[in-house]
Amino acid sequence: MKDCIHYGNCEICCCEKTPSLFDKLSKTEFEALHDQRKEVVFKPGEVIFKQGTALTHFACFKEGMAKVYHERPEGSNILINLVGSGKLCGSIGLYTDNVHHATVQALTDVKICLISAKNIEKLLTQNNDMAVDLITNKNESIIELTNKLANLTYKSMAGRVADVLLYLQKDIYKSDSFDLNLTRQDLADLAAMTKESFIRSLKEMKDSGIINVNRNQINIINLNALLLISEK
Amino acid sequence: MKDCIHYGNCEICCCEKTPSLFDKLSKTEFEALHDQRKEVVFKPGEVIFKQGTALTHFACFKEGMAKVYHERPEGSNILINLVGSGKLCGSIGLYTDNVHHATVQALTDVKICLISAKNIEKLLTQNNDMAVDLITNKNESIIELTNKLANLTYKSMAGRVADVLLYLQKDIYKSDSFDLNLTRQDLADLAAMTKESFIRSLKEMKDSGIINVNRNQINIINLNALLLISEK
DNA sequence: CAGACTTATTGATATATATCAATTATAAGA
DNA sequence: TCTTATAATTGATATATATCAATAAGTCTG
Repeated sequence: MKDCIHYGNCEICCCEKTPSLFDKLSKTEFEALHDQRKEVVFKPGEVIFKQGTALTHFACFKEGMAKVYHERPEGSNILINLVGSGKLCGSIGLYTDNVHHATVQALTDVKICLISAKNIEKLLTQNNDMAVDLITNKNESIIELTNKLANLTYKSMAGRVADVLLYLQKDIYKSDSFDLNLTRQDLADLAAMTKESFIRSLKEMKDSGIINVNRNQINIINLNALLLISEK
Repeated sequence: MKDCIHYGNCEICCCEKTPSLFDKLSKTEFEALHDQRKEVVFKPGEVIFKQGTALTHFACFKEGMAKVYHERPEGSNILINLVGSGKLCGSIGLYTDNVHHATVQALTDVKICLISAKNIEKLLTQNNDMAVDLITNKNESIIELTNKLANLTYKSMAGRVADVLLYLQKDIYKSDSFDLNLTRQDLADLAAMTKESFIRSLKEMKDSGIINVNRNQINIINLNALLLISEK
């Protein structure tokens, strides 16, 4: 356990991998935030935030992985993204309607720090660097969402499946081989298709030697081929 | 021409209908911004910002209407939204990669004020209220994009066409009857489908008496039916 | 006003993807 | 270990939507 860069040696604080937001705080500001944090752990499947409920706290992810999905009235979900260590989560309702706009559910054992939204709001009106950092973060989200929108609406199945695999490889597991902690349904929700279609498309890629699939273990053999499929 | 609330009687300034962002500025701050603005007019079809080019200025819409669309390599576009009087446009690349992430094209005669991004950046590090206002604005965009994502990926054609009509009625023309300044292709790009499919779906709604369509004039006869179709 | 061009509409057909149903594999409890 | 539940896979079929092609309507320009 390395020392906390903000606050001496705080082995249970949310800051070993802190959202960049908090790097902008003064020592005093950070200490105040740190002291009021609530650390909570979740088991796989447990819901961290439920879409539609009041936004009272933000989550800083310390350990583990969670899925963020938008629930639709008829029961279908769209999986927006995955979040892990160092990510801030739950700030979309801030200054708008103060409710959560997505459900966040643990995929592994998860450890988060809950930070009161009221406190964040207060800091944002005091500390410009922090506000600017949040704007940056928001713009990044908008860029990602716009790309996702374009990809999901205009690419065919194979391209969307390739995109999911590339997302997992590049942004999540940071390796060509990884053990999923997502079900096929989750993967399909990420690609906006049915699980049957996802499985078939995955099998095709396996049969043509681009990837190897063994239960929840995925191995990308030919990254270039995958990138090519994603282009189309 | 009413007096400018910020700056005495400035009949050509960008502030008769100002983005709420600028309401947060002090008189001095606003004057500085006002003095460096560049007012520009565009004719229908002219490109205001081109996706991929450097982000040097923001646009404040004073008059007219423009479409904001994401261009894809193969030539298909996804129409993100329409912008008109009082809207701020072009801030997505701010603090990220400093390029425009969408093309903005005039649909009518358009009058905008260009505000230097550098100046906005400077103000954001000085004025917290302005930064908070921008965060609010960004969160609203994220909510809209998430809803759009969910609607475009999970609704069938009829629902998406209904959504487009409801968007035009509620957010753009603010009336049950309106004269479009969009082509059928634009409408289709807004609903993420082909123009042929859009036309067919529109015709079905006309045939069942929910709307009336006459060239570019659209009349919503049965709003509840439209809302019902949108639900599905 | 004629001709060229763009936009809108309609129809026939192809195709991608969802749906439904059945089977197999895996995990979790008793 | 047997039993039950859950997740993954495969196949057959239906359906929504895109594609292609042809025509019609409107608009611009010399």
